[in-house]
Parts: sequence; C-alpha cells; structure tokens
Amino acid sequence: MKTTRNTTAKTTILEIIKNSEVALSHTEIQALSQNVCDRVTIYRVLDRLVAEDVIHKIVNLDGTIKYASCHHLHDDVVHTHNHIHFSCEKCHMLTCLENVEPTFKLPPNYSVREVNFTLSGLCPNCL
Amino acid sequence: MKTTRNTTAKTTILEIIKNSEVALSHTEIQALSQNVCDRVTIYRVLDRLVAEDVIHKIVNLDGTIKYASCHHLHDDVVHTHNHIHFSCEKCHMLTCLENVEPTFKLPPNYSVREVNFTLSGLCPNCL
DNA sequence: TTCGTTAATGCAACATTGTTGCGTTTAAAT
DNA sequence: ATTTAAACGCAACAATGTTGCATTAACGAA
Repeated sequence: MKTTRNTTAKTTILEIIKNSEVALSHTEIQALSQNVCDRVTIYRVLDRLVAEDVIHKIVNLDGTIKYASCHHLHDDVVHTHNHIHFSCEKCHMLTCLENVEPTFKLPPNYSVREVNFTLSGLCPNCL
Repeated sequence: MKTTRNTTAKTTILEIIKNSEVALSHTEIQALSQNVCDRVTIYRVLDRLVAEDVIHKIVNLDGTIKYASCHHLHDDVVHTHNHIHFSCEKCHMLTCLENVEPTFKLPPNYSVREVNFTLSGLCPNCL
C-alpha cells in the first residue's frame, strides 16, 4: 500500500494554510513559504493535501484556484464542501461561510453531487 | 465617442456561441471557428461581447472560463447573471438554468453584488 | 542506530492560457 | 471615394500548471 510522509514542505504549507483566515492561491502560498521548497513541490503537496481531505480547493469568481483548510466541526457528520464562499471585491479575500446553507429548486432529471456557491461584494471589513 | 464595428470575426464567434447549447471556452470556440481569425482576436472579441452584454462569462467548477449568450427573455426586466449553472461531470457541458433562483441566508455586514452558483453532477442526458 | 525501500523533492523542459505592443487592415460614417 | 480609428495579425512575453528523471530523505524494520 501507498504510505504518506510528513515532510518539512508539507508541514510548512499546511501551517500556512491553517494560519490563514482566508483561502490562499498557489502563488500566495509560494510567497509566504519563503523558498521552503520548489514551486513544483507546492503543486504536488497541495494535490496530496486535497486528496487526504485535509484542505479543500475552491475556484474563485475570477477563475483563480484557492486552498483552505477543512474545518471538521462535527466528526459524526459527513464532511461536505457544500457551503458558501464569499469573495470580497475590494480586498480580494476569499472566506468560507461554514454555517450558511443555500437552498434552491431544480428542474427534474438533474442529479446534483457537488455545490459551488460563491458570492461577491463587500466583506464586513471593507463595508 | 467609441463606436463598435461588426466584423466577420465578431459575427462568426457570436454565431458559434448562440448556436451552442452549452457554454464554450476560448479553446473550444477557437476549434469551432476554423481559423476565421487569430487566437488573440478571439480573446478581444470575447471581451468586447461581454462588455456589450451580448454574452456572459462563467467560471466553471474546474476553473476554466466559459462563455454563453445572454437570453434577455423579458426586456422590461433588468438582466442579471445571477442564476444557476450546471456542470455535468460526465459530458462536461455547462448549461444555464435560467429560471432557477437560489435562496440563501447570510451573516450580517456582508454586501452581495454578484452571485455565482454552479452545481455539478449528472445532466438529464447522462443520467 | 543503522539500513533499505520508496515517497517526495529539485531541476529542467515543456504545455497551456492569457496579455501587450505595434504596424497594418478594414468597417462605416462623411 | 475619402477618411479615421476600431479591429486585426503577428511576435513576443508572462503567468500558471505539468511531466520526466535523477537525487534526497522519511520512516519502518533489522
């Protein structure tokens, strides 16, 4: 079987993501990581962390890909990424609004597996 | 004042988008346009069509950017792009569900200007 | 603690996607 | 038909992500 190893690169990158209030892009993580590893390694570590379900991948409104740590609030509840993300137009930060659930009506014959709901506007800090 | 011109490139590209049931990416449009113009021109035409509000720009779940024609069903109603998009996991097509409106609750002090709501799963054709 | 296996890394090279500058072409108003 | 600037083609560049391969290092076992 395939085992996973805790390397310094992985630890550092995970710390950066966990310490951040907002979701971060690969470029932002690279800037914060101060040459702890190669650019390619960051891509590979991010893929690994997503596969391990430690962080999740979010597509921002502008198409940029961001990463945020998963908050497993209740271990007895199946973890989903189906919550709202808010993208501030002014400070460009992307936040997860964990306890907000969107509701919607859908035509028949559509089978939904994933929900990606991103709002944009002004966050409390910029309002 | 700045005027806009109807060029063959613009006409062809708009036709391609209007004739498509699903939203198309730049690459897909390029493949369908059979060398009607340069790659760069497609980017510029798409920007122009979006600015003129003839087509709209959608970010897919995978981060790819797609374009679809706007359906101004009612001229007396202000046109918004705040509707649901559905991304099929099997055939990868992106469709607009025009008459579906998401509802949601939001914490205070968030000012929403735009809504981007994309669902993924299986479309009626692939179900 | 040392050793051996292989996951993980660094580096180089490449692919894709989007942008910019500039000289030329062409739509369309006069 | 003439004019003018919007739109274009081309080349060059920038940003972002991927792949192959030789080397390094994490970590379980001896």
